[in-house]
Amino acid sequence: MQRPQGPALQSAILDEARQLLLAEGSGALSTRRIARAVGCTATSIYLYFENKEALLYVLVDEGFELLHGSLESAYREASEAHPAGEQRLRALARAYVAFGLQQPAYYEVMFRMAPEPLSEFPNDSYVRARRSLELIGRAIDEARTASNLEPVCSSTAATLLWSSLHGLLSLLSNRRIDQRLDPTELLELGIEQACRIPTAPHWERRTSA
Amino acid sequence: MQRPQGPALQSAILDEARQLLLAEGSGALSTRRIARAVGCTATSIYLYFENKEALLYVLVDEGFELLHGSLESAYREASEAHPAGEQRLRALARAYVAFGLQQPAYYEVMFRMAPEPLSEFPNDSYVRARRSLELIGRAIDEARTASNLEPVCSSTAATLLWSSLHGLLSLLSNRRIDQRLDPTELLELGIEQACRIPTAPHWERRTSA
DNA sequence: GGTTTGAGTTAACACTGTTCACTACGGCCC
DNA sequence: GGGCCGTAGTGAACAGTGTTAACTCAAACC
Repeated sequence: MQRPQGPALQSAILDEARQLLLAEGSGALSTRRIARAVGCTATSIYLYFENKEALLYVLVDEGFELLHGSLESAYREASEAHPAGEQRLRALARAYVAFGLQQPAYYEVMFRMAPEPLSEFPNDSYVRARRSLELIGRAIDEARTASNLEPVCSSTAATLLWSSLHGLLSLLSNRRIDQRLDPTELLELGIEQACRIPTAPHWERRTSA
Repeated sequence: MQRPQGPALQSAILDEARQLLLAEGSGALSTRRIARAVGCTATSIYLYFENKEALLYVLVDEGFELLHGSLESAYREASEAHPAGEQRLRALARAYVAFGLQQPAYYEVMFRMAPEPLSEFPNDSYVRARRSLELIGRAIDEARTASNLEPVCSSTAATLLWSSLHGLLSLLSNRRIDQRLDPTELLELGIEQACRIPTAPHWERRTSA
């Protein structure tokens, strides 16, 4: 077991990569470092993964799986506790923020990593994130039928909610935000704001730019 | 002039770095590439900049200068055209988004670059961004006195507006958003949503978690 | 027993940021 | 003018990166 071979080596590489990611962040993920920890050479990684990017994708998938699990259980719990759609939506937003704060390394490879090292992400990203976005969209629809507001495409509204929370998480973990402000208050207000469902697109009936 | 020396070399290095950043993005910024383009060795860069990070900071500062200029002129123009505070706030949000879309390379080094390569950013970032955030805060205050809503600290509100727009810009330029959605509609709705000033913090008077 | 297949390694390529020891040159003092 | 000094700039090197080509070695098959 000290020198795994075959498929065992593949999963050992993956395990080591995950451990490095979680322990030291995405910056610590180098082929040679993973290999050193596993006990093989860096070239062996290419026997089981097309390149470093492909290895990263597996971790990205894991992250999306984790996120979706969090969202689903938050939605379920909120559905049992509160019949109001608004509460369900808020619970999803809260779960999303919690994931971003508790799994910063996963969050980084999922959403913040530059497009170059994840060049094929655009096509697949929505495939992976779709279920989560659809869950948010459903909660939005439920909250909306309760309030009876003018409709905006629910996947658009879900994307807006997502991006708004993402901006806050991203700036907070990049420490781009004034340290004198209270992060908790910012997050609470941000969640509140993100859950305000956009009403009819005012911009379409504006007269001039 | 073909082989600049002294302070001329310093500004030649800076010019080349800026050109590389704008032409090919932050990924193209390597000391050796800059040096090759300038016509000196990579070591010479260290005569005028402590390290690559220090060189990047100069470009980050430039970016903040550009952004603030955009925001200021947008604010001024909106002030002349529309006396309503809301319109001024919307103009700022629009200008911010425009900057992010038109200067993606500057935007990246300013806000999206990982904290490690900009390790000292946290302390200075707010110093640089403060004026812009204060301008947004002022516009928020003006819009608020017009509407007469419950107060939330204007710098908190400004940070929320900023982060919400940032999330949208960040996901859009990282191509993390479903390509079937219309980016223009997303941006318009996002701007509208970001400009909704948060009212009293509901979460403080909530009874249970 | 010989051949083939495939897993894994070694060595290398082309990069990266950064440092150390060095050269070359201009100004200054005696 | 000769020697000295400070300094701008360089070449070589270190330690690291992702990745590839050529190789070894052992097991499997005929």
